[in-house]
Amino acid sequence: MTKNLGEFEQLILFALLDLAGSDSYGVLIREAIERRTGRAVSSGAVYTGLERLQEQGLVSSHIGEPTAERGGRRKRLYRLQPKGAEALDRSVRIFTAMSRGLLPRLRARLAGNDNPNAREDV
Amino acid sequence: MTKNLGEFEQLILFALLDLAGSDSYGVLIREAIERRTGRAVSSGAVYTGLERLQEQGLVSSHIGEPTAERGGRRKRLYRLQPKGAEALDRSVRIFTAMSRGLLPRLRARLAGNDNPNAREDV
DNA sequence: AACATTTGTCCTGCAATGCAGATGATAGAC
DNA sequence: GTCTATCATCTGCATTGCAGGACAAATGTT
Repeated sequence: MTKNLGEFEQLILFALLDLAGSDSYGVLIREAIERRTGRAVSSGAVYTGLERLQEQGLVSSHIGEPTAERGGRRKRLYRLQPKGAEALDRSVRIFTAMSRGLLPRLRARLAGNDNPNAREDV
Repeated sequence: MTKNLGEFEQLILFALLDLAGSDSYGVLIREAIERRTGRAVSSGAVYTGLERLQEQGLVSSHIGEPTAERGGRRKRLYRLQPKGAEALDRSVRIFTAMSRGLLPRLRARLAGNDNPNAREDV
């Protein structure tokens, strides 16, 4: 069995799933993550993440054809591989199993004041 | 705003939430994670994780009283702090936002054969 | 009191991930 | 050829993930 997915890697794989069908290249992947999570990420982060996922065989890539549209460097198109889908699935399952039944409790904590053992130490 | 939670840190915080009310100390935390996720973790991993969460103020701890039960070292009791609940919440939200609508697509990939762009490259 | 046993924590060290910013490469437009 | 828009890659460091063994402290035993 393959390794565990990191948190950011997970985001990248989801982005790939989101973009499936269309061109999924760095810039779009980054945008997908920012759009969905509302958090800013650098493109460098995305590419290094993609490369590491590729090393593990979870993602594949190839250089795209030059587009007729507008200038710029050629895109590298990324694709989620079966191994990647499995890894993402495992990751999702772990999250689900770990959070099962606890979300209401989390909300309660956030509401504050009702923390059952709310002593302040260390 | 505080930092992003790592994947394993997230598990630890959920475990703390799970154990809330009772003694939450290293051994139980570890067991909670293993029970829920079905994956083995070393106790060392748990303690270093807890310590780092503590440094960030997401978790607090104090040494417990010696129990009348049976020998052994004193427990260190951990507690989820408000900042920790917030961090966990943010982390959950990111996951939710990122995965929204994509789980069916993921299942489809796992079922195989219907990958819309299933070319093998690199 | 010494020591054996049990229970639980801490330490050390390294590998993997997260992340940003600068730099480099290529394509079309003029 | 040069400009400019697009993207990708490189470099480097901080943070997290993780394991295994060492260590500590409590109780029971003789």
